[in-house]
Amino acid sequence: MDRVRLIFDSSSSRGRHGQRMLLLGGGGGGGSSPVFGGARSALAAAEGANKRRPFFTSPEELLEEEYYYDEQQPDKKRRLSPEQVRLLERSFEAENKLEPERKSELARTLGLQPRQVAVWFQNRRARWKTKQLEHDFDRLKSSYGSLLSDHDSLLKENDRLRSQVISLTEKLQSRTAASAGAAGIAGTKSDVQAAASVADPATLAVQTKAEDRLSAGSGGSAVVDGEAAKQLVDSSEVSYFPEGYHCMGPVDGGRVHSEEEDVSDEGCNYYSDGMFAAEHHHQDEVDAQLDWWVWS
DNA sequence: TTGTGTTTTACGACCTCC
DNA sequence: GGAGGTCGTAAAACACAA
Repeated sequence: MDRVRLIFDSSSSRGRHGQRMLLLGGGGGGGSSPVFGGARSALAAAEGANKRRPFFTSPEELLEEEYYYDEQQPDKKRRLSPEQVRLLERSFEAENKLEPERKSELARTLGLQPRQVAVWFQNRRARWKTKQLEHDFDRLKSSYGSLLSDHDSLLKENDRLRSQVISLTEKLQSRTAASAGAAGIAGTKSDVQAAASVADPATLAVQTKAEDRLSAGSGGSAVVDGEAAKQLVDSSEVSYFPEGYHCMGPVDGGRVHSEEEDVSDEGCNYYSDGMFAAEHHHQDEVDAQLDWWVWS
């Protein structure tokens, strides 16, 4: 146990506040700081008359001020008593800013100078802010961790879906080539679609699109060569996704990036024209059906 | 007992608000 | 311009390991 505490504990004749007379033995734990060491203490010693009221002063003792200052060494920094701190803490919890009336009231109650109360609140706010910053940092760190993990799993899912699309596209192409061969040299558009009918709507839409391009570019020939279709599908320069697929992602804070903004495919979610076309086509059929029921 | 790191008290500089 | 705030820092008080 250090010297200050021994002195503090031995000052029973004056109660807790008795220690104020005895804190003269030199410095803190290091023992390296002389009582009047440091610029500020030296200055205070030089000033001499600077009789700032010390801590641990009860209201009764305030009445003995002259007696006290006659014996007191100048300007020693002292800690507030646990009781004083407890009251200040309670006051701080109620309101962390200090109106002048409350400051005076607290100072009177605690036997401190209003300036001490103000300083205590300033320091307390600073400590609170530091704690708050630490707390915020921890919260952000854990939030970042969970976002990172979400991001990773989304990337994995994206990869999985991409390879699924590629695999299905290849399957469809080989099946189309086989059925075209079986049907002879004059396969029709409907043949191709029939062959593709087992595929999902998105794949179908891709295939149809490829055919349309082929038709437009070759004077109306409907013959679909498997390799040609593959080349058509692979013709996109910026993405290995088929033409007609649009990057609709990634979603960032509720905002979807446009293609212009995001030049890479990284993190994109792809949707085909066909998916929307098929959906719209289906809706058209439903509408037509409804019209028929209404008007007939 | 001592060295060292942390916490608490106090202050000056600067800023904002009324 | 004054009062009261934050910020940065000095120094005392304190805790603790060696």
